[in-house]
Amino acid sequence: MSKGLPKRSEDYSLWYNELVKKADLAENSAVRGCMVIKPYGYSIWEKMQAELDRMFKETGHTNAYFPLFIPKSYLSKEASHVEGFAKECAVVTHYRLKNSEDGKGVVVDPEAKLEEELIVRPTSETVIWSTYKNWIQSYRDLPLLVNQWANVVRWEMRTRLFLRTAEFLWQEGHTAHATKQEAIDETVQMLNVYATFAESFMALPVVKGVKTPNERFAGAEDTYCIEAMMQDGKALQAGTSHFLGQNFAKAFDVKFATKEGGLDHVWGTSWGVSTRLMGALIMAHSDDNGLVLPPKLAPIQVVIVPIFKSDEELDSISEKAKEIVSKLRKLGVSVHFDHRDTHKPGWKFAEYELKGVPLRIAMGPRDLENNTIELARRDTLTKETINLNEIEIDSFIVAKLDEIQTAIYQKAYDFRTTHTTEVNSWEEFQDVIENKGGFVAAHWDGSSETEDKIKELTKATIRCVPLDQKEEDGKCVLTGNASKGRVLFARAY
RNA sequence: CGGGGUGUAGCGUAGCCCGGUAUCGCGCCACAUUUGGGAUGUGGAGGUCGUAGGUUCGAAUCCUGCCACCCCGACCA
Repeated sequence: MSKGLPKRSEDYSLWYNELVKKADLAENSAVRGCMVIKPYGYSIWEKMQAELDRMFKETGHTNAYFPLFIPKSYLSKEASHVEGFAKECAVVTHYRLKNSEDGKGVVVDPEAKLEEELIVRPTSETVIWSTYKNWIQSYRDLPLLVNQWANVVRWEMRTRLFLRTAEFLWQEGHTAHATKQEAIDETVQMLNVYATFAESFMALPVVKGVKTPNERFAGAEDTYCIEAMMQDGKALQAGTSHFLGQNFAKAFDVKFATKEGGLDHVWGTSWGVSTRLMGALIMAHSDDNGLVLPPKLAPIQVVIVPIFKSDEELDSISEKAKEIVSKLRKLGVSVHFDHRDTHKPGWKFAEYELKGVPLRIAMGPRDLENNTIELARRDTLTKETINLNEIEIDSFIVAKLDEIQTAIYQKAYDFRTTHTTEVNSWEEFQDVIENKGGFVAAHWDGSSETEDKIKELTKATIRCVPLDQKEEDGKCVLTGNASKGRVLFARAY
């Protein structure tokens, strides 16, 4: 572990890459574009999973698992779907290797060519809808509310740890409904689940919105999204929820007998969040000293670092530290007592800051004497001395963790507020996108051509049409054509 | 996939132009002194120089292919 992180202000991109590696979250693997998620990084992901999974179950969903491989023919059943994903699919063509002729390894056995090639899933709509066909006959089988936790592969040209990798972990919910309205309600409900999760667990404020047709999921009627803002002013799509209409039901012939005795295609939704959330979490809060984790997702919420010279000193500190540990554990706080004598206190301080541990307790001889501890906050980098005679340490810590959770959210919220700019002219638009960054709320005439042109000229895309968009007559920032409301533009990850 | 760059010990690097088996720092191991913000000293271990070929008496160094990573484009969760 070498010391020092690149400065966030000097090279944001380098700062991010180094932070991910130095904080032991993930590293590049031997396979191009793929990453190894290390134990510390994975435990954050597990915390995300646990909460999301709880929320999915609470809204009536159950987990299942569908195969990694999809017959090639399935993909082409929904026209826009195949168009959207064809360019980034990994394909399995053979099922056997054999020793090479020169004896130096193995080669693909040309005899073992698959009858039908298999696609490694880039998403599972097709294999799932082909299965749903058999599961759904009657309105009594609906709604069907299924989620799966899985890995998917999209063969990306340029990859970055967590933000875009060839293989990533995610969950994908796939539901089927009897009515259009019910499916739309489901789509919106899951968008709200994502938004709630992002805001109350990741401490990440998000804008809920709808994607323009250009940015829509391949095969969806409507794509809803949550958009977050990173500290460099770039936007990041943190989750999507799709109203699929009857597109996949038609493509895979999924019909049900209605209550009234008719026969109709079912209405579908799909929704997902991925390990990309890890990227969002890192980029939204962290600083030049390392990660800043919201307490609700921190694998270690409190670390206790003893300061000692002799074994006797460590023993007496340990006694006290262990009392605190057990009190905190009773309240469900995850606490780690780092009594290693192989590293010095200063080293540990820096290490746990790098890893984003929200609270650090230091206890030394001086503290023993006075019955105090030193409490340091990761988010503000402030320290205070707590007198244990006066303060209930366990409830104090719990309240402090709560305070940190709120403070981190508020900081990100304020950043987003100051980096959301309403603009009314093209000059202003270009200036803000180029120099200030962040979200730009501007009028748009609703055409794909204009959207493309703006992207070409400024690299900014329409992140979403916010769900809470105000009706307001205005003129498109580029063309001057009529517009009914502002949409959010930004450069994005 | 196009344009540019990089690859040398676990990590970061010097050496490459001008060919002669590799420099320094961090980390690691041992010992001593240290311990309230990444300790210091002394000694020590650790190398297919990304990889496969080629040129050469001899290649980290020159040539070719391949692989990976980074930056900029096109594409994207």
